[in-house]
Amino acid sequence: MTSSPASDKRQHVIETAYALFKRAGFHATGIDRIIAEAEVAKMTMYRHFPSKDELVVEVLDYRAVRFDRQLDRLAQEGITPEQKIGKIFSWHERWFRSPDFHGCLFAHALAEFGDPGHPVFKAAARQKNGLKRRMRSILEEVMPRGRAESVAATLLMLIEGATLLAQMGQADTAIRDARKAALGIIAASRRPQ
Amino acid sequence: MTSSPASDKRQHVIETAYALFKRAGFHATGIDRIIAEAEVAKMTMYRHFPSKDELVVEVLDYRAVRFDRQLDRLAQEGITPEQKIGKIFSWHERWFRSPDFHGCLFAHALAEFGDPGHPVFKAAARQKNGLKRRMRSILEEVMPRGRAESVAATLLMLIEGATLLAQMGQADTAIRDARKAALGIIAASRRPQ
DNA sequence: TAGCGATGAGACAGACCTGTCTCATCACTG
DNA sequence: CAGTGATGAGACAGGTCTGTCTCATCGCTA
Repeated sequence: MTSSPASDKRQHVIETAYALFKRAGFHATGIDRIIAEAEVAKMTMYRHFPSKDELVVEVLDYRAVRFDRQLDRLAQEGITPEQKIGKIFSWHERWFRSPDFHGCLFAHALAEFGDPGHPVFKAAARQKNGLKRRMRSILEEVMPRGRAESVAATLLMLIEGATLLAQMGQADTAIRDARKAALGIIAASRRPQ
Repeated sequence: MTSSPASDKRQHVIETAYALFKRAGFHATGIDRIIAEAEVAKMTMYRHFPSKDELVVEVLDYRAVRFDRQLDRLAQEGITPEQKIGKIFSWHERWFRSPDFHGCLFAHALAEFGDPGHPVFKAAARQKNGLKRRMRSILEEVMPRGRAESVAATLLMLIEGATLLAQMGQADTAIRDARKAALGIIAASRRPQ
């Protein structure tokens, strides 16, 4: 075995599909387009993924893993919860400024696959809840669990709203206002020490 | 002329398309489905709307007008800015609880038509900016313009985030936390009186 | 009554969609 | 060398998509 060529193709399809889904959306991106861009035979794709929906799920999971890994690295840089949350907001700020920012793929998946029972919907919801859980565990260092859950939900709303405003061309003001609000909320909920 | 039957058909198509777009999304809803549900001939539809994209724009504009009218009525009930903003959050709370809540159609439009130059994208962005402008003018009563713009953007982010969380089945906690955060932010920015 | 505009019904074109199938090719391995 | 598994290339089926077209019908009005 050389370097597991099967997985190479598979991963290449996932990454190509990701780029296309991000730019044009899920329903507007056809299988033919994906395999043409990936330079892969149609049967190669269907041998790795049973259906387009399953491919979408795998793309989302792949991105969710990458996202988590980046935030894991970031979390080690901050000391206080304020710093750690600040790093998360800074990460989003850089993301908003990246040249081919097209909004949040997971939010778009929720929009296009509105059925809560659909695997794609579930995959997208998993990522959002994962981010909330991450922030909650950061906040639990300085406030009780229930309060941390509530603040984490608020921070998630600010981030999601900022992402939407960024997609509408208001990235700079959005992330600045969101960060300011976030730090204010954390300060107001911080356990006195 | 009786009651302008032409406009009746036109409006009926818009409302039928709205219900379908809301449930299944824009790209996933075909013209054939719309005319079948509206019990209208295909040519009747195409005589009123030059293309599906134009129909989508008209549906969004129609909903934006309705939304504005409801908030106009609500604005008269509140006295203080806190009350007026509170009414807007309560309106969203009721919306989240409505039986066929499927998330924000405008946000979904931004997701499905990601090109900022597309007429549908612009129509959706208009509605979001309109809500922000409405909240800003409410806030300008008690804080300077620049500050009001910033706070309004933050409130919009909270509302958008709450709508996304509501779509993920967390409507109750989302709107409660968002309202609490909103009132806190307004209090912190209020011009001393 | 005659005419006119709006509509209904549906065929049609041309493109695109997902998913299946066959067959040739190529690389690697026993 | 022979075999095996992954892949490439593309035809194909069956359906759906948008948008155009024709023709019959119906209601109102001059």
